[in-house]
Amino acid sequence: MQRSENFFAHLGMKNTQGRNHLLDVLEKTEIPLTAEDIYLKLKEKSIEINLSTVYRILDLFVAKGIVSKSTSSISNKSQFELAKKEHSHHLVCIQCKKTLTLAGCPLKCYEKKLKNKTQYDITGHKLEIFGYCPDCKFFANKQEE
Amino acid sequence: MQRSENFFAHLGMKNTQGRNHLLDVLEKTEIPLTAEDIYLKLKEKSIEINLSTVYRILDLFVAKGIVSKSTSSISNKSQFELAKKEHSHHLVCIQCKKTLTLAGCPLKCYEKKLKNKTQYDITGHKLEIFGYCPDCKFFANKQEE
DNA sequence: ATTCTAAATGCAAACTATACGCATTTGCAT
DNA sequence: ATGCAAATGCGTATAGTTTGCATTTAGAAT
Repeated sequence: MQRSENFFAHLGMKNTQGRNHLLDVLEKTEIPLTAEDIYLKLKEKSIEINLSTVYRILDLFVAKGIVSKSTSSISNKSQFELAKKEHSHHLVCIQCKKTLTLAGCPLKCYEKKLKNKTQYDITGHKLEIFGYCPDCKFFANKQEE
Repeated sequence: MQRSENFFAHLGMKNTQGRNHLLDVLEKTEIPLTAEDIYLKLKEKSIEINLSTVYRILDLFVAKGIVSKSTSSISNKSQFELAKKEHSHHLVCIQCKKTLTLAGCPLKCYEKKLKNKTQYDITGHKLEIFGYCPDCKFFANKQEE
């Protein structure tokens, strides 16, 4: 995948192979990925890149605002995804980890109200929703008995 | 602080000193605490307990549903708080880390809608809101220039 | 009250995700 | 083409958390 030649230059970053590869992976995924996810996806494509470098590139992308970082409460690992204008949230099955990306954000109005009430300058939020997916929920109910 | 004598027995757990101390701390706090927070609070009161034990007790409390665990995106540490019927969320200043507990949960209705739409059996969610508190926001704006 | 046993704890060490120091390589301006 | 700052690889350090094992403790049985 080839992005505009000066994409990185505009942000004051060198246009390196590693950064291009990472961005490719992040552009193709619908769900947030951990550093290791990305590392392994690249390895599958026979793209060798050091895990340290993956972390460093991700940190840089976050600093430049290209990527947003969050922490999954389930796995306790950091997750990364492209920072889109219209951010989204995820519904995660606590059994099989299947993840659904939800359309829209239920907190838009709430944040405005909160801003007025608290005088905080609200810059963002993190929301994760948990549950059992249709495939797992029948089995999960059985186990509780 | 003395809770009902058979509080732990009812849940099939031994009534140990450590568990009582941990529960005391969790009952007194308004904000979620990390394992180390709890360990240090106890140390201040000259209550010596091993950090491993703190972790083990917290894991047990979570398994028994007494306590809920979450992961702060800011600090990358696990946080624990009593699992109350009426859960709450927190507004955290990304500069000074001052934390406000918010009344009510803005997701009640949303979760019902989601349940119908996705067929997931929704069991919970995690929400953190970030921003600059009144004290930090003036300074934060200055820095961006 | 004393004894006994499974469960809880302390301690040290392992483990996992992530960060870092330093030598080497690469991108890019000259 | 050349040189230099920035990026990367590699090994190692660190922080948070977990685990194995010996010792202690809670509470049941006597």
